[in-house]
Amino acid sequence: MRVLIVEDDALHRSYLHEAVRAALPECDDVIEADNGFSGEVQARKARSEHVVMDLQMSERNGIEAARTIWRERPDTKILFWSNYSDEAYVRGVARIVPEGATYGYVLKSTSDERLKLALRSVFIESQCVIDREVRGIQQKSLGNAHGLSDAEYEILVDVALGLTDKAIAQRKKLSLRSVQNRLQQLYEKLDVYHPTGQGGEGWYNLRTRAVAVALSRKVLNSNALERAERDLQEGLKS
Amino acid sequence: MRVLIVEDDALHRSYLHEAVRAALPECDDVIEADNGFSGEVQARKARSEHVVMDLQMSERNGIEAARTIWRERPDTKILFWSNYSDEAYVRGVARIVPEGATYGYVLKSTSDERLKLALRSVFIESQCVIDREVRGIQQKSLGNAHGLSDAEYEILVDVALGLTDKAIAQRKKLSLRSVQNRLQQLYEKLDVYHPTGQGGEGWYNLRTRAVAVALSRKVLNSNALERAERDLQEGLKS
DNA sequence: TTTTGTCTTGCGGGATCCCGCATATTTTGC
DNA sequence: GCAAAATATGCGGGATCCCGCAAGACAAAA
Repeated sequence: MRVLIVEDDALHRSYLHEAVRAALPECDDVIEADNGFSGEVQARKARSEHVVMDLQMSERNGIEAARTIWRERPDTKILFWSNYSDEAYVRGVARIVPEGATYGYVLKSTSDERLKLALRSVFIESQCVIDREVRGIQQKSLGNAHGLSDAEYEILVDVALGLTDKAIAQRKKLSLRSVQNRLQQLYEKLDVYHPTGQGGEGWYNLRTRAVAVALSRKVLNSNALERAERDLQEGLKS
Repeated sequence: MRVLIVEDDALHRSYLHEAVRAALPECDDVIEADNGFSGEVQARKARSEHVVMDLQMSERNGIEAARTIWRERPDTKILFWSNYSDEAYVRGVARIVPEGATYGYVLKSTSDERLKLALRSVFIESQCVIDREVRGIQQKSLGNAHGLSDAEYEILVDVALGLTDKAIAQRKKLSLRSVQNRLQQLYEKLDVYHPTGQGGEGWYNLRTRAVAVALSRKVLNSNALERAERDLQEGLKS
């Protein structure tokens, strides 16, 4: 049994290495990669079926790496290992998990025990393990109230990329007006309407304010934007 | 001699602790805080004159903490210790350093040696130490070309917060037209004008696109936005 | 079938944004 | 001290954005 660790922080990498050795005595080979790209290469070369993946790496982030790994071998078991539980990450991961794949999502702040448990559960038992806190985010984002629907989220991303209504309409194959409707929903859900009781109307440019709020609520993060940007440039070429 | 470590990642914290003990034998007391708030409290309580500070903590980020520490005791020596060298961080630090204060800025990826050297240089020799790479960013941002001037940067922040031209004009005590002029400069420097040779005009909403580009270039980051947002809310109350 | 609800699209208009052009005002270099 | 350059301001207009109103499409509930 072989395990691939993809993590750009040296300290965390060695800690993980340690944890893997301790939790999985049946594992006889641990390989490492310090960024998303080499992670993909290593996974391909070694045909790894077990991967521990950091999200948020500077070179190429974990979600993109995981996406290509899963595209090549959808039965790969991946344990995501992240600092934060931003809604953007949770959404990003959920979006790329293949049908029936087993994966886990644990935070770096969890105890040794939990990490080791997660390692065994995911890699040996083929069981999905999602950290309590992460689950919480998942619930909240889906759970109505202020949670964004997928449609709204997509619009949000396009807006955050800096596209005009017209451009979005074209990309999403909608009328201009529909796009604007979705924008209004978005504005309401994000509470963009003069939340600062103070002052008066017209203080905020709703469009940009929505992005700011989404960022501060961690519904979006720069990581997600990078991915979206790449997808956009990709799509423009065709 | 006492050293305060402010760092929210347990692994890095203990690594730092270790490094401090090794590099500074004359240091007889190391105290720790795992977020910006308790960092401020500890600093006040222990009257620390030597602080190692992580930027980018979830609770309250390092720049805010450093700002209040320096406000209370401007002669405190602070060594910043960060994962990345985003222009936003570099600018943020430069903005709050008091006249004649000694500080350092090293990346987490630097070697043991360099870290220890930096610790001694800053705390013992009272010498400023800025990582090579960080210097690079500093140069680039100041060195005209595509670098933003302070005025432009401020406008950028306000835009990113979601303010309207009118609101910005008021805050900055400028005419509406002047604000729009600065925006145009900003758009040019950020290359917002259909950088995607493809397609045609009118694909981008310049205002939002500028924010997206600034984020992807790390001229801005969510951390800087958080700070700005707080300042904004502060200013609105008065 | 009718009703109710959600979603899409069109029209219209007021506010805002982007920006060219022209005129002050300030800063800079010599 | 003066010319040159940068910056600030005003005016005007075309494009875009935000959104109320209303009509059609489609699906689930009654």
